Parts: sequence; structure tokens; C-alpha cells
Amino acid sequence: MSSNKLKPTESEIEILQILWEHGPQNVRFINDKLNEHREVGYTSTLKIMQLMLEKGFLDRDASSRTHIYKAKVNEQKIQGQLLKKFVNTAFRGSAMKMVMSALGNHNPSAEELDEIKDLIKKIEKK
Amino acid sequence: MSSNKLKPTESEIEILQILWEHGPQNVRFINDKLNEHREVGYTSTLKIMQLMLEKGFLDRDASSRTHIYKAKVNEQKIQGQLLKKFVNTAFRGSAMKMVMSALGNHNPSAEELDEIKDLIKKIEKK
DNA sequence: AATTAAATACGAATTATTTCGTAGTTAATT
DNA sequence: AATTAACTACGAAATAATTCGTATTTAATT
Repeated sequence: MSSNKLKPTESEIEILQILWEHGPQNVRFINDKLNEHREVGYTSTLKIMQLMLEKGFLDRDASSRTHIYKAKVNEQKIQGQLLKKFVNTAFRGSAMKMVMSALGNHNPSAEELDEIKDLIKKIEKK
Repeated sequence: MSSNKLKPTESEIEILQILWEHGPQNVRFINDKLNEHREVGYTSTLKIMQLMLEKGFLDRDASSRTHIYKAKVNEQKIQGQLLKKFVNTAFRGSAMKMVMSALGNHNPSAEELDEIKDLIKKIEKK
């Protein structure tokens, strides 16, 4: 068990998001995606991805000149971990307060409400 | 409108939580509370609170020797702001995915589920 | 009145994160 | 074959956040 207790930084999360969404990619692709939102140099992105490799967040295929990186950590797992931390710091540990606040702000559609209702039913059945 | 666009840091959020929960307090009180969870020196806490004052997160009454600090920012407002940011980075902007994940992990009690159902009803009525 | 305890101010060290320049290498283009 | 373009490696600067030591002042205790 080499579980990864380290929490990814903001920049690292951004990169993970892209890899989770688009699958294994080279640095150029990631950097282009990042630059759709904010300006960042190619070597900056490269550096962070190299550090993420060391930290065990990423894997890479270095068999060809252009290295292909992929997320080594599971999306839901990391999200759960971040969520727990976030609820603790921002909502004093109350997941409920957080959920209520999120629902209040977000104004979900009818479909989304149905989704939640289904989930509630499932939980109640247990 | 001198709205405070700055996002508080982790340490700053911890301090805000304590002030929101317990009302105006001196540095000693805050530092003691923090030390229930992790070790941190008195002057470290003092320093951060002084910076928070400058940033406009806190107000203080310096009329007596022991200064009394209070949160200048609103709890719900800051929470909403943090939540939005968090959903963006960790859940690619999907508040729903976040809510579903939170409900899934947390296993709410029957009372909590009722609370959510009430809120859903309110939203649906609009 | 002298000593001790508790507080603030502030600079500076430390640590974490991000950014980027430069060198070197390989592949593609002319 | 020479030039240009694209890539990786790596050190180091820049920035952000945290921690803390020391000096100074004021209040409380002896």
C-alpha cells in the first residue's frame, strides 16, 4: 500500500482535471488547455507535471520523445479527499451545511432535483 | 463598494471559523483554540491576525491593552465564495456532482435527509 | 518599588508553490 | 546537410504563506 496522502495543489488539480477529462496527453496539450483560461508558460507546466510525477500523481510513457502523461490517481477518490478537507475548513466539518449552501446558491434544474431525490431514496432504503 | 475580492488562506479561514463561532476574542483565545488541533506559536497567530486586519477580514478594538478582534466578513458570504471556487477547481464547475458526492460519502441521518427534502420542495415551488 | 507575566509590533527566516530561462537533444523542414 | 522547431531537464528566481524570535510596553504580582 503506497497510498498517496499528499494533497494536490491548485495547479496540480487543474492539470488532473484535464487528464481526467481527456485521457493521457502530452505537455503541449495540457499547456494549451490551461492557456484557454490563464496565461502560463510551457516550461512552467512541464515543471509542475514533472513534480507531479515524482509525487505519484501522474504516470508517464517516455518511450517516444514526446512524453505522454496520465493521471495515476482516481478522480472520485481525490475529489472525496478534497471535499472532506474543504468541508472541515470552510464549513467546520458540517457536510450538511455545505450541501444546503450549495443547493441554495446553485438553483438546480428539475432534472437535477430528481437526481438528488433518487439518491435520497437510495440512502433511505439502506 | 469596497468589496473584498481577496480569498482568505487556510490559516485565515481557521481563524475566521473561531471568530464566527465564538464572537469577538483576543489573540490568546484564538491561539488556544488553534492549539487544540495543531501546534502553533502565539506570535504566529498574532501575525496572521494582524495581516487579516490589513486585508480587511478583521476589525479590532484596540482601546485596551489586550486587543479584541472580530470578523468583519460575513460567514455565509465567504462560504459561498469559497464554495464556488472549490466547485470550479475540484469538480470542474459542477455543483451537482459535488452535492452528489457529498451526500454519497457523508451518509446523512433521517433528519438531515428531511432537511434536504424540505429545501428541494421550496426550490420546486419557485 | 521591583520583579514577573502577558501583550503588541515588526523584521526576518522558513517553507511551499509557481514561474521561467537556458542548455542540450531530437525531429522536422528547407 | 544545415537550419529551424519542438521537446525535456534542471536550476534558480519570484511569489505566497507561515512561523517565530526579539524588542518593547503595559499590567499584575510580590
